[in-house]
Amino acid sequence: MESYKEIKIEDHHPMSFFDNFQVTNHSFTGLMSDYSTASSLGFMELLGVQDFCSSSANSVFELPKVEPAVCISEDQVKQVSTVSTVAGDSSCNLLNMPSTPNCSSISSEGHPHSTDDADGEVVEHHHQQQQTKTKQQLKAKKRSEKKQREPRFAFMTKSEVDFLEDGYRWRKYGQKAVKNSPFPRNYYRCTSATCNVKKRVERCFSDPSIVVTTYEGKHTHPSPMITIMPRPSCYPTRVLPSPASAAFPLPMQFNINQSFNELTNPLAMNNQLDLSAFVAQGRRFCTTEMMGADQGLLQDLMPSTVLKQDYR
DNA sequence: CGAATTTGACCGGCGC
DNA sequence: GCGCCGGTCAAATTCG
Repeated sequence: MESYKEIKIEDHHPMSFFDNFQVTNHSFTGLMSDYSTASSLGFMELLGVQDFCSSSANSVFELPKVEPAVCISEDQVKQVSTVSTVAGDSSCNLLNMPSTPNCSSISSEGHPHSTDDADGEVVEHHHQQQQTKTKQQLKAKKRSEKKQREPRFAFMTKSEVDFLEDGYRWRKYGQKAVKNSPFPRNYYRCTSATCNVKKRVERCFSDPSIVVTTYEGKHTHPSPMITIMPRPSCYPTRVLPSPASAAFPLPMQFNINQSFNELTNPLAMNNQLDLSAFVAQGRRFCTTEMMGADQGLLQDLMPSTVLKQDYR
């Protein structure tokens, strides 16, 4: 069992997480809410976001009230989940799924051509052989594929909304009850046929106000939002340069990928996502109700001067 | 009526 | 080998 001290979501003190910031090939960690402090400038520089900040700092803070609490690697998410599990209330029941009988899918796959009994047996036998053969091939294929897993990025977001809009369209393909947690985990896939990006959304058990979103893979296409959103001239026109970055829904993600994605992804230069899209989406979340509820957190995250300007 | 979601079954990995 | 668990599939259902 590892130590979890470094992840404390409810602490929004400027340096509590930032000290542990790191960027690796597949993960990055850090308290993104820190980006307004002087010390975080280095962090932003590291992420290549300097231009963005200097050109339109205010617009950054007009972004979603769905607060970007923490941006961490998946390992750390697991750690947090484990913490939740350990610290969790034992009286909390798991979801009790009724176990209903299920019809057999294998036997119901009838063979319309097998009319003659004898011939039918042969055909059936042949068919079964082929089935097992293809199944084995599939298994082998899966095994070989399994090695190369797409890099994952996880976000912990303070939000009352489970599913955070990020400009892309997602189709839900699964839901699982999380062990020792009352909150299920939802699995989404990008609806674009050629795109293989997946998204996993679950609520943190220890703090239900926090949503953990994990992205896997890179978008092979621009965000659909780009085509429908107008582009205010005051916002930077090119903030999320890569498909991978476009997978991420949160404001601080404007920066992340210029540092290590644009260089590695040939599609990066063609893939643009406007900040305007995020602003527009952010306003959807920015209800008066939420503004009141999140004000405390917001104050922790931003200097008061910024707050005065933006949230009215 | 097609698209999206729901949900139980299934499968593979992993620890014991 | 067995059981648990995470992830995915796919039929059924719901939604727009």
